[in-house]
Amino acid sequence: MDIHTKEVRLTSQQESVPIMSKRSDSWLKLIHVIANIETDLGKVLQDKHGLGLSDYRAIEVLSRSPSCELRMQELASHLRLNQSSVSRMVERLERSELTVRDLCPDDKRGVYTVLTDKGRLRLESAQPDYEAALKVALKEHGCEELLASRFTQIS
Amino acid sequence: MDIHTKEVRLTSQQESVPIMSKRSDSWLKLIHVIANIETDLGKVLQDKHGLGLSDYRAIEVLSRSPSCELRMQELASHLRLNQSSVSRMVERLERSELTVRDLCPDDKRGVYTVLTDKGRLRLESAQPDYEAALKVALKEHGCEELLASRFTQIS
DNA sequence: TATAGTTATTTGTACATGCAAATAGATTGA
DNA sequence: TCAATCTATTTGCATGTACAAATAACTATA
Repeated sequence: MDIHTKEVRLTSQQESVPIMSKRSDSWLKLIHVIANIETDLGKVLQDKHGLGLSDYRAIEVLSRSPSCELRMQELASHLRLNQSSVSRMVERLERSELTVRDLCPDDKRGVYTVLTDKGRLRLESAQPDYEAALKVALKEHGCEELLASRFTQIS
Repeated sequence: MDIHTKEVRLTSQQESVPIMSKRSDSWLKLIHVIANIETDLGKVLQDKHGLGLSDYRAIEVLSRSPSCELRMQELASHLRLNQSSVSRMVERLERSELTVRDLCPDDKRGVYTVLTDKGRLRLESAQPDYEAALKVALKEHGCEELLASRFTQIS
């Protein structure tokens, strides 16, 4: 029998016939611990480095890209964000002088977002704290095994 | 040696000294697949039932509560939402007539959010679709093993 | 090469959420 | 009992994001 499809029925209550699969229940718990961890990470970045979580991840991705630059669309897919969200995020990054926009020579529609020196320095300062906070948060929320399964991934 | 602390160094690139732990990398992938699944669930609920994800989860939690009611604070902690967010969410639910507010007799500050018949019907109609969509999405994104580890949880 | 269709980015708008302050009611201690 | 403190909820405000439309530029085809 597939335990995953078994339903929870709380017979001890009179009212309501609450039916919720174990799957939904586990899912809800999962997204809550994940949200808690993301909140922890966000706080660390904001408090210690004045960076939002997406902003941090953007400059992190840029730093690992050839020439430290990426087109808006590429950035969007790396961060799993809407194009318009990225457009506004890059606006923020540019205001903070962590990146600059550069026109794409062979496609005049295209825009490169390029990491600046200031951006690189900010990343280098934030990264250790981010990594440490992630490690701690995963442990505190008992989530180490979550990543374990994904370490075995091919890609 | 602890594989989790090993770092990825892309020596094939000239510029940038990209350092990112496997942990961070896995974490980013994890939150992306989870966001994808949440988006899938949200679309199903919105398209088929005119419900937001949080709204759905609110009435689901209410339906499993004694007398189908919960105080704002309790609802907030069940949904892992800010009190003010819940206040505004309940406002939405009430506009849709899925819940009603009821004053708490023994604490005049307190407010109960109570599921209405309409709310219960909406939930009963949405729940199968939600459960099915979750099952499909988990499979499509190759995430079944994610919940597997959490099924063994005590609480 | 001109036109139609496609792609990249930005902009207008809406919305869910969080933080902090305001408000109202409960609780505690002198 | 009254004053100070604490708790529950709501409200003002800011922000990050998504969707859809607008704009600009590229591509393909007739």
